Amino acid sequence: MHFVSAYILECKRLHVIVSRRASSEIVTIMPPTSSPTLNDVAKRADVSTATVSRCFNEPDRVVPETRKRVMLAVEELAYTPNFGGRVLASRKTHTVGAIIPTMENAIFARGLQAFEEALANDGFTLLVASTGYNPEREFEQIKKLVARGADGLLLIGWERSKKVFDFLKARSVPTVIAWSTRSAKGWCYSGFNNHQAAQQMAERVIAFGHKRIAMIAGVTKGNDRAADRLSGVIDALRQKRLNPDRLPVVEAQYTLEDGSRAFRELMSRKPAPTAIICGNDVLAAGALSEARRMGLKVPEDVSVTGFDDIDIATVVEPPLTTVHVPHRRMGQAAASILLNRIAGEQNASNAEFETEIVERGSLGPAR
Amino acid sequence: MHFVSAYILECKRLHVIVSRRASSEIVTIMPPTSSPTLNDVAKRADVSTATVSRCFNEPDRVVPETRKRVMLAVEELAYTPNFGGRVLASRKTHTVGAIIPTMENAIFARGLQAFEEALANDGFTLLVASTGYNPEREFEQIKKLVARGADGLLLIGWERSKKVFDFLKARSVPTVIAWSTRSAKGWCYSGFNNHQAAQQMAERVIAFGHKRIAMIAGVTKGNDRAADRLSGVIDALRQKRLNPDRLPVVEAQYTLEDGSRAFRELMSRKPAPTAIICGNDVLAAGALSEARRMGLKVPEDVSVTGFDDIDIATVVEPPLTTVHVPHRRMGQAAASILLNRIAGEQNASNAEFETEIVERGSLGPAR
DNA sequence: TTGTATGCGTTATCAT
DNA sequence: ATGATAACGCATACAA
Repeated sequence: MHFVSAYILECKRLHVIVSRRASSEIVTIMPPTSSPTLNDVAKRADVSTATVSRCFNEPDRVVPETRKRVMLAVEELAYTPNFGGRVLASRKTHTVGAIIPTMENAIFARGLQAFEEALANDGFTLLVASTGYNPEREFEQIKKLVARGADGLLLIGWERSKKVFDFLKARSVPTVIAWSTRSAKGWCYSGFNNHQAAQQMAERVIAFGHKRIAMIAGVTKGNDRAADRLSGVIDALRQKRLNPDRLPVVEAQYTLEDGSRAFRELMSRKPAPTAIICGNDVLAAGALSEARRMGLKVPEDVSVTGFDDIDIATVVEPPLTTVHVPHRRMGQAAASILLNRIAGEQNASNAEFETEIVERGSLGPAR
Repeated sequence: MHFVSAYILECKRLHVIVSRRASSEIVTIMPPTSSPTLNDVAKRADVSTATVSRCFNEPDRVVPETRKRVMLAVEELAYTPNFGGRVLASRKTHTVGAIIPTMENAIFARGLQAFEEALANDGFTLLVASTGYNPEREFEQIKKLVARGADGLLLIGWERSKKVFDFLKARSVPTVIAWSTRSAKGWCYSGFNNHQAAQQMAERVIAFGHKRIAMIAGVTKGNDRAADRLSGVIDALRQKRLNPDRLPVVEAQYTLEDGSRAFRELMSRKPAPTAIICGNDVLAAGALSEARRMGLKVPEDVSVTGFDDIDIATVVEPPLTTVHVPHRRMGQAAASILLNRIAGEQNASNAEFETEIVERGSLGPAR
């Protein structure tokens, strides 16, 4: 992305201000406060720690008058229960963790939002960590969240080192796998069939009369969703008697920039493809903007399709023909499955959602 | 959890497949494992708990041979140090929390990513929580993260209830405020001047000859960034001798949809504005796509400007003329400021970044 | 180099 | 209805 860095350099040179004020001016007059504890509250309210604890956990079991006194002390001291102590004593965190490949694009945002809302409904907190599509880093984040006492985990996709699954199993961490229906015995999922969805999209493209088709896929290594979408396209070609060996494929990372680059590369081939199937909407959007830069009309000169149906799909020009994924329902289902698991449910219950193609205009007939 | 079952029922109706396999088929043969503890590892490796602990915290102080034995036991038991216990004993979490309004759009993504990377460099973990732009919910999330032992916090923007600041101060939680330079004594920030940036953008619009200008602002209540951007525009008008009272303003939430709706509303006025300044790129993108639907050319029929310079700005048609914000550097600076604070630095050090206007074509001369 | 013992803040059990 | 007290898992000062 030399465009970006060149730009940033320019900014830097031009005008950053870093100010530093004298400490005397700003320091809050206050001893290096350590957090107030149950004990502090108890003393101040003139009750036992047990009573204070009850005020938080079983408020009904303490008379209103005492409770009021306690809550006042809580306010005054800005007391917050120490999570560590709490977990240590109760063995429950009411927290689940989600580990996603990236927050840099919106692919996971909507599903995660729904996931969080559903969790919040049941009094659970969601903690999110990201991996940058790095498997090692995923394992680290998993360990971190588990160590932090996550009652359960949401992971994206199925493909990861056996080590990770072994760890999860050994620790019996309730886990739900999202964005994919590939799984194995004992692992729950809430997802959709990436292979099938991509296959359907490819069939649609073929139905439009395209023969010279290319694909901008996500990086397939270690990413079953990307791999399935690719293999789905290949299977469609095969079934329609097109030679899949002649499908040009460029694997691209997850930015618009990557999509643009891949598009340029594919279009430089002779003969150029008449349709480009993209592994996700971000790549497709990048492709579209590159098409514009190259002076190519979509879909007149070349068709482009997306996958995911995130916001960006509706706002590009032309709007993307893409695979709609019911992100919110998938996230909600993931939450209910996970919460059931956490509550001790032993049956593996899964949710598989149908996807469907949304035609918006970026796919047209072959010339 | 009737909520869950109701949901699954609804899914079913709609074409979701929910499978439930017999438990015998899937249950991992395993006692209801409770997590292994230091003690378990110690016994298995035939050392004391202190030694095991040291293997994690001061590996040099234990001979390689013992360490190897210990680590083996750790592997075999899939042991992970219990975070709660650890924090309780050491009073340090090496965790910071970030609380952002929403994950649903990319406005905060890039800055946060940089923030996380910088933290990771110093061995810190980032936990992210979101509020849905709800101030009450922000306070809850703050308390949650603090209770969880966050060593520090990143918050977006300045405007929030005094209660929250009091809490933060009472608990001396190191905090950095991002995306804004409005602050007060003792509070650090890493941000930019929203007012000034918006003012500059408005001046640019005026310089293009526009007189009938309108604005799609973010919701200003409780959101200083949105409010500052609005007041910046107003001040520009005033300075250029245009009557700010005749600036039509629609406040919109944060989705593309909201931007579209607001655009339609503004354009239905007689006479219609010739330029619409948007409070952020998402709203601007929504406006652009609505313009297309209404058959309006941008910038020939109406100019549209954005703010933030997130990815979407480059991919819409026409690409957005917008305010570039150095998100990554802002995130990095936020991290170093916060880490300094956590390390005990008492000086309030701030970072203020300049923004600049990127011309991409959505702003043109007035007709 | 390693082990022993104590305390961190909370919950939960048992008394009162 | 409330209080006293024993865990919970770990780090650490101190002892060996």
